[in-house]
Formats: sequence, C-alpha cells, structure tokens
Amino acid sequence: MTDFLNQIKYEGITSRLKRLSDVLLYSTKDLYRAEGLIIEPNWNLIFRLLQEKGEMTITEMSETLQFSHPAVVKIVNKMKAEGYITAAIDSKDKRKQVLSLTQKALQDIPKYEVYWNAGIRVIEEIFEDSPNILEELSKIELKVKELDYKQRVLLKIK
Amino acid sequence: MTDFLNQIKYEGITSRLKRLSDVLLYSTKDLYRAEGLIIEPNWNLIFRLLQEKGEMTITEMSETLQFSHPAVVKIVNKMKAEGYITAAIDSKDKRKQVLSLTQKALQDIPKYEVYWNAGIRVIEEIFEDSPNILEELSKIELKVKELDYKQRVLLKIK
DNA sequence: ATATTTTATGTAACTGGTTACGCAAATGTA
DNA sequence: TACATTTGCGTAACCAGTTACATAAAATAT
Repeated sequence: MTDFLNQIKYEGITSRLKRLSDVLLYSTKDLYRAEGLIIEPNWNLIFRLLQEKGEMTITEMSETLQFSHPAVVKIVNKMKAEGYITAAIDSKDKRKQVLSLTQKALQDIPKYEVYWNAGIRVIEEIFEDSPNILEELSKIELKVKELDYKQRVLLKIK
Repeated sequence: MTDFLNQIKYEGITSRLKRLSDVLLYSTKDLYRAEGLIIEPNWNLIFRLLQEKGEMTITEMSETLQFSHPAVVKIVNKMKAEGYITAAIDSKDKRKQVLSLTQKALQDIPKYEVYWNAGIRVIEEIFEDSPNILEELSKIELKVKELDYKQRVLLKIK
C-alpha cells in the first residue's frame, strides 16, 4: 500500500479488489503450472458442484456460481477437452446439455484436493484479520443486486 | 448469493472478489456512457495523482497505484488521445516521459468530480457493514506481498 | 574508457471475465 | 393449430488487467 492509495480511501477500492483477485488468480495458475497439475482456476468449483449434484446444465451452473453463461461454457469446454466432463442431451429438452464427471475426474480429484484444501487454509490465513468477510461480502453482493452502482450514483446526483 | 457459494465458504472467495470488482467496473463504464462522459474507469486515479504531484513518469505512477507498467501505459495513451495528458522528455534522462495534465483536463475535471464524489459516497454506502474494510484490505495486501499465495500453499503441503 | 548491469518504457500475446447477438427448441397464447 | 415469446446455449467481440520480451538509455564496475 502506498501513501497515495491510503489517502484516497474508498476511491481506490474497486481497483484494489480487482488487483487482489488478480494476484490470487495468477498465483494459483503459477502453482498449478509449477506442480504440473493440468487444471485451471475455478475448475474446483465445477468439480465440487458436479460431485454434489451429479448432473447439471450450463444454465444451472451459471446461476449457482453467479457467472455469466458464456463464462461457464468456456470453462466446461476446457474441462471436456481435458477429459473431465461428459455431456449428454437431455431427453425432455434437446437444448440442454446434461453435464457430469468422467471416471478420470473421479480418479484425479483426490490429487487436486490436496492443493485445493491447502489453498483454503491459506485464504483463511490471509483473511484472518477479516473474520466476517464472508457475511460482509454477501451483504455487499445483495446491495449491488438490489440497486446497482450506476443507479445509486445517479440517485445521489439528481 | 446461492446456497452453494455460502456452503463452500472460503473456496469461492477469489472469484467472488473478481465478480464484485467486475460489477463495479462495468457499472461505472455504463454510467459514463449513459451520461455522455468521455472518460473511463481508473482515469480518476491518474487525474488525482497528477493534480497532486503536478508531474509524474509512467514508472512512478505504476509504483504509486500498484499497477503493472503496461497497464499504466495503456491508460495514459488513451488519456493522451483524449487530450487530457501531455508528455515531455525528461531533460536528464531521455528514457523518461514526464506526464502532466492539459488545460482541457483542468477545465473538465470539475464536471467529472461530481460523478467521482457521488461514486465514493455510493461505495461508502455499499460497504457500510464493513467499516474496517480499508485497513483489512491493507493487511491482506501486505501479507500476499510478504509471501505470495503460491508459496504459502506449497508451505502448507510440504 | 569500456563492458556490464540496471532501469524506463513500449509492444505482443494471453487471461478470466463480460456484453451483444443469433438461433433453435420449448412454452404460452390466440 | 398457428403464432409469439421465452429459454438454453453457442459464438464473437471486447475489457482491464497480466506476464514475457525487446530496446535503448543510464548507472555501475572494471
């Protein structure tokens, strides 16, 4: 943190949040590469989701993870290419892809879980001075969902 | 927030931070576009920096804002193209660009400040249940700087 | 004085996300 | 039954960042 960023307070918070998530993201990629793991950030979310639910469609995933659907399409396509996900057409609705984990996924997940679990402990460690961060984040997400940033700014001005 | 994201707790925090900063970013762009303002997110940081310091180089800016230098180059080039920044070669060091605000910048800033200040009040409003967020963010940034995420994960595993 | 290393900056390629658009299948309605 | 609307999802173009690499100038060391 530089003096300037401290001084401008809330004005710099958006880019600092972006930078923090970027730092974690690139460091995660670096970790996987260095350890020779053929996975990418966010795949753990999909793996866990499918482990829990068994089968899911793109739209269900995007709603559950709060990602845009094209983002989910990209992630899922990479995971298919790596042989971790298979797709079947829904018998009642031909538009839907029913996605599920492959045998290879079930085989490899335990190896990856070592890293994911260590990662969670590191996050807990890094955020230890912010013990309520998850509840606070939920409140913030709710607020911007109820009335977005742009509308709030316009309300303040008019 | 979905049940699933609540349930996985710290495992989803990186992508939630990314999403939050994205939401704020795109909403800011949307605001500027809707109001016909010919500026972009982050320009306010550069404007404020140059107002305070008068002159700065690319490298000084990237250190102060904690952005990579190519990121600063991109932002500054756009601001030059819009006529808000001029560059002069440093007399002692020909590699350096000494950047400063143009007359047009000084003229237009008051108009933009209305939006930036309203934006700050909105951020305060959105983060009102996280009153210590700035101090907490500083601590987190310091921690990942001291020892990055990847190294911390490897330490936990070995 | 010359060779080496460091610094300032620019450029290219890539990242995980987004919005915008298109299309076909399913659903609702006249 | 026909037509209009909604839904699922694929693709393209874009976005603000990043890392990796190149180059020239400055600083340092020999």
